Amino acid sequence: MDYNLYNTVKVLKKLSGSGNTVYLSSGQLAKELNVSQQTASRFIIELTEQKYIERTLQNRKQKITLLEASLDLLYSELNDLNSILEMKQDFELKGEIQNGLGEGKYYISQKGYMDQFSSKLGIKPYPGTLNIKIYPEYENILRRIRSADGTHIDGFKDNERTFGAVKCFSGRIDGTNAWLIFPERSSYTDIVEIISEKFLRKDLNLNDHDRLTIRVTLDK
Amino acid sequence: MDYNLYNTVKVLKKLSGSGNTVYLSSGQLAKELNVSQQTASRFIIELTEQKYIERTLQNRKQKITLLEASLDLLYSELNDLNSILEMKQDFELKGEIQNGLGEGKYYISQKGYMDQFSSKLGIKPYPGTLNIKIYPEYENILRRIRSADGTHIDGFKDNERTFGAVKCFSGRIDGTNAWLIFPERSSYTDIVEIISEKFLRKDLNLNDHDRLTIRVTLDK
DNA sequence: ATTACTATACCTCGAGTAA
DNA sequence: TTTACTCGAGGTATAGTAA
Repeated sequence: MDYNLYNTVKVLKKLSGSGNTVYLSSGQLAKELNVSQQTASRFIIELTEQKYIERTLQNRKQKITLLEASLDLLYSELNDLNSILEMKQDFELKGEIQNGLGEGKYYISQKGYMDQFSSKLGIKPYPGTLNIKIYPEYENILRRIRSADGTHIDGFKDNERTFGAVKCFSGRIDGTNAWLIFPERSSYTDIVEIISEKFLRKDLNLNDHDRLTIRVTLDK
Repeated sequence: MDYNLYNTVKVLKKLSGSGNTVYLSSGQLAKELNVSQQTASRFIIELTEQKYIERTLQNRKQKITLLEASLDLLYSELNDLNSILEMKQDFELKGEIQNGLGEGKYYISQKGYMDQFSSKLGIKPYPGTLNIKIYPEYENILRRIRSADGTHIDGFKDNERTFGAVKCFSGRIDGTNAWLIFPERSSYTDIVEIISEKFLRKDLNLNDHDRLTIRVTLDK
C-alpha cells in the first residue's frame, strides 16, 4: 500500500465524517490532496481496484463508500503510532451474550489450537467460547483492537480441513481473565469470541442476552 | 513532508525505543524500509537537511538522534487519525507550580490577545498566567497535546514589538475551567502556561511547587 | 459539469562504484 | 566495513483533450 492511497483514504474518511460515504468529484479530491484532477482520478480508480472503496458514478459527483479495508488501514496506522509512541491503550467493549451454537467448542478444542493456547497464552482454556455481540457504539473500538497485532496463533490442517490462524488479545470480564479471539483473515463482524480457563457462563452466572463489559489493554 | 520521510522517522523512532537515539547503518535502515542502501542513505541526508534528525558519522554505524520535529510529525499524525476516527481523547498532565515571573501577565494582558480570548474562548481571563512545570513522565502526553490543533489565536504587532500566534486547549484543574496556552511556533519546553477567568493561585489556594493535575480533552 | 485516456515531462530509485 | 555520488531505467504526475 503506498502513501498516496493511505493519504487518500485518510482524506475520504475525514470528509465522510462518522459515516463511510461521501459525494465528491475527482476535482474536489484533487484540491484536498494538492494534486491534479487526473491524479486524483487515478487514485480513486486504484482504490476501487484494490477494494478499499466502492463508488458509483453519477450525473454529478460520484458517490464513494469506504470499505472495511480502508478502516483497517487507518486503524492499523493508529495502532502503529500508539505502540511506537508508547501511549497506554485501555479499551472498553460492551455487548450482550449471544447464544452459543456449540461451534466454538468444536474449533478451540482442536489440539492444533489448544497446544498453542497453552504455550503462547499460558492457559488451558475451558473447551467452549462465549460469544458477545458488541453494541454498535463500540464498533470503532472493536476495529481498533482487531487491527492491532495481538498474540498470533498459527493455522493448521488435520486430515479433513483447514483451521485458520487467529490472534488473541488479553482482556478481563468482571475481573476474570479472558482472551478475545479473532480470525487473522476475516470479514468484519460484531461478534467477539471469548475463551478463558474458567467456564465463564457458570462462574459469572451469565445468561443469553446479558449485557457485559470487556476490558482490553493493548500493551506493547 | 513526503511519506518516505514520515515512514523513516517512524522506523527510527521504533528502533530508538523510549530514547531518541539509535545507532544504525544506512544498510540496516534500508532493510527496515525495504529500499536500497543508497535510498536509505538519501533519506537520512534529507532528514538531516530538514532538521528532523541529527547524526554523527562514526567509524562503524552512525549515531542518529531524533529531533523534536520528528516527534511532532509522529504525534500530529497520531492526532490526525484520532480525530478522523473520532476516538475520545482524555489526557492527564501532572506537574508543579513554577514561580511566575510576571511576564505572562504582561503578555496576556495585551488587548490583541484579550479580545481574541474573549471572542474565541468566551472568557475574560484573569490577567496573569499560572506556569506549571510538567513532570518528565508526562512529556509524551504534553507533546501529544501540543501537536494537536487547539483554538487558534492570531499574533499581532503593536508599535514596539510582535506578539506571536498561540493556540489554546480547554482543560480543568481541580474542577475549575482553565486554558492551556502554547506558542504556535516554539521550541519544546516542559512549562505549560495556564489562563483562567479565576485567579487560580488564590481560588485554589496554590503555592509555588505545589503538585497539581491538569485534565485536557481534545475534542475533534 | 463530470471522468479518465494518452503522451510526455519529471522524478525517484538503485546499480555501479569511489572514497 | 562504511557513506554517498553519478546516471540510466522505470515509474509517476500532469497537460491536453475526448466522451
